[in-house]
Formats: sequence, C-alpha cells, structure tokens
Amino acid sequence: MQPVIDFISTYTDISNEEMNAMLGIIHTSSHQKNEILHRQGSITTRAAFIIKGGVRSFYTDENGVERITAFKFENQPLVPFESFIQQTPSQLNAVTLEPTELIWTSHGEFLSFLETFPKYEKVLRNILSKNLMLQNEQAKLLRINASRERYEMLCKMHPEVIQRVPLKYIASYLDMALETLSRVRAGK
Amino acid sequence: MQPVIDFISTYTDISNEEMNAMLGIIHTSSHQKNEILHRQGSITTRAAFIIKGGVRSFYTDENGVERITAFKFENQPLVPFESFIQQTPSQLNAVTLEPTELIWTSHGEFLSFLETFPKYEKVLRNILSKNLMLQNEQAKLLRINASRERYEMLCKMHPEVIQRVPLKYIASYLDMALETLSRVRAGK
DNA sequence: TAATTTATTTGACTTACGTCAAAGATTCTC
DNA sequence: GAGAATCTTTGACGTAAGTCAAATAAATTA
Repeated sequence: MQPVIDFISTYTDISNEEMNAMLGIIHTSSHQKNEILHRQGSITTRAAFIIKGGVRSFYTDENGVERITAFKFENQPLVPFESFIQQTPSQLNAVTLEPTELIWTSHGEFLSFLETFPKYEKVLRNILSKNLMLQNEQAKLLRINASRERYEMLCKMHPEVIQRVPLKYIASYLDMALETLSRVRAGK
Repeated sequence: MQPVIDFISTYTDISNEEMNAMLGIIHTSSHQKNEILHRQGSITTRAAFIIKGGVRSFYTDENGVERITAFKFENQPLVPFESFIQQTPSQLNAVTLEPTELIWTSHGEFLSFLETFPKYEKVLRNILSKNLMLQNEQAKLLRINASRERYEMLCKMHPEVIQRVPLKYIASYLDMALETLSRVRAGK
C-alpha cells in the first residue's frame, strides 16, 4: 500500500480519513510472467498500480504484428485511462513481463471515492495531464529518424527498460526491426 | 458562442445559470494567417476554442526542423492541456493556417468556473480522456511503416486536413519528406 | 545435464525513401 | 497584371534499414 500513498502524495496531502477510505477500496492480485492482464477491445474495469514486476502494453496492427506502446514497472499506475474513464473498449493489451504484484480498484469504487473526496478530482486531472505529457514524449521519440538516435534517447530517458526488457519488445517499442536494434547496440 | 455550447453539450446538459457563468468568462479574438498563437516553452494561460479558421501545432526538433503534431479547425478546442492544467511550459507552438477566430478563457477564470460548478469536473475528465484517445490514434498512424499507407490513413480519418493544409505541413505531420508525399499522391 | 525453446547476433541482399537539384504551378503583393 | 514568393512536381542517386536465412547464445524445462 505504501507505494501508492507515496505516488498520490506527489499530488496532494492525504488525510487519515482519506487513507482509510482508500484502504477500503483497494484489492491486490499476483500474476505470473506472461499473464494477460487486459485484452484489446474490452472495457477496462480496474485502475491498477504496480507494486512489483513489469508490464508491456501493445496493440496488434492490421498485419497481425504486435506493436509495443509502453512499459510499466513498480510504483507506476497501470491504467488505460481513455478506456477506464469513459468505460469504452481499450485499444491495448497488457501482459506481464515478469512475475507481478498489483493493487487495484474498480471503476465503481473509484467513482464513489471521487464523489466522497472531491479534492481528488484535481489529483486525477493532474495525473491525466501527466499522461498526456508522457504520450507527447513518446510521439517525439517515434519521430526521430535514425534508429540509433531513437535507441539512445530511450537509453537516456528510460534506462531501466534497457535492463529489464527483451530486445524484441524494445525494438517494437522503438519501431525498428529486431536485427536493426541488435546492430545499433553492437555499434555497427 | 453557440459552437462551444454545442461542443460542451456532447458531454453534459447546460443549465441557464451555467450558461450565463460561461458567458462571463469567455473572450474572443481574431487572428490573421500565420499568426503565432503560442510559443514552445511558454506557459499556456488560455484555453481556446476555434470558431473559424485553422491552426497547426508543432515543435522544433534538435536539428531545428519543425515537426507538426496536430491540425485543429472550427468547433475544436485548442488547448495544450498538459501545459494549461499544470501551468508548466508547453512543448508546442501554435500558428494559424488561415484567418482565425477564437474564443477563450483564462486559467484563473476556468478554475473558478470549475469550483462554482463542480459537475464540470466530469466534463473536463472526459475531454482529457478524449484527448488521450486522439493521441493514441496519432501514435498508431506514425507507426504505419509505408508512407503511402500513412497518407491513406490520414485521408480516411481526417479528409478535411488534405483539403485545407499545404502539403509541406501534411508531410511533416505524416513524418515523411515533402517529395515523398508528392509522389505518393501522384500514385508513384 | 541434456533437450528444447527462446533470444540475440551476423551476413547477404533489396528497396523505400531521404536528399539535392531544377522545373512548373499557384498564390501573393505591389 | 507583372514580378516575387511560395508551393508542388519530377528526376537522379545514395543509403539506412527491412527481410530472409542461418549461426550462436542464453534461458527453460523435462
């Protein structure tokens, strides 16, 4: 629980009352490696937070190729907001990269918490806006022409990804062939 | 004013009281073609809505090249939310493509309206989440490998852009050379 | 620990697309 | 409406990176 508290604390102070209410709406779950947490096309019913482990998010394109759009690790929220907020089908799959522990709350519990403590509207607003920033950042990454430079940018911005994720997923995230990534890393 | 009403009405019903409050916080402005509405690096103080005309948003990359990230036309909001909400420097420039008329409200007015009518928190939430969807859509577009297919996807999804925007901006948006776009359109 | 699967590297070949350059079209502006 | 500026097309050429194929290397599993 502490990790979420820390996370939310970067946006607001949390009273004891609020803390207790949070405790009342959160649940935990454990998942083994390569477990599917969410499927493209289904509505996201849970807002999750990663306590331990890692997840890749991806969609399957028109040629059946998996396109990785994000990696998430411990102390990060794992919520396809556009699906969770509007309760519309998500465009993304989420699959664990490692054994993973989550805490989560349901859409209903989430909304009722928000109604009881409206000050968290602002927190949500800021989290959503932070997410927009992250997506901007990633769109910028994709627009870098040279494969080598995209790789170097990722190394600079998210070094943990390089450590923990198989190259094929990194290549997909960086929108280049696995072989190209391998050559780039070899300095060729 | 009617266009904004229509826009917000897709998210919620508007009471007379709310309508009057809105009238109290909105302002209008007219801009000629190629006028800079907003500069990369500065904090977005206004949330705007386009009544007439069009705008391109772009950033300048590490090589000094302009990278178009969005086109906006009448009846669309023009707000770099990540900058407006958190009052942090924006990554994007906004420049008119045509003579343009805007209505807008300031960050302060916006917040006080939100405080007076908290039900609009939900509206904002949905608008933000809609924006996340738009960005997802665009990231998908950028990941299509073949130039021709990126162009065809844009034709399908935003045909109005093809009509109204000079090719050089479309090429930038689609992340391809102007000459490539010209050849693609010629069917070569 | 051998067997099997999965991950990564390396090589050879091909091609889409970027770049440079120049010619036509349009569109502004005086 | 002539001249200038901007926009678009076309051609020639080089190269980054994709694809296919096969060899290692590392990680799982029996």
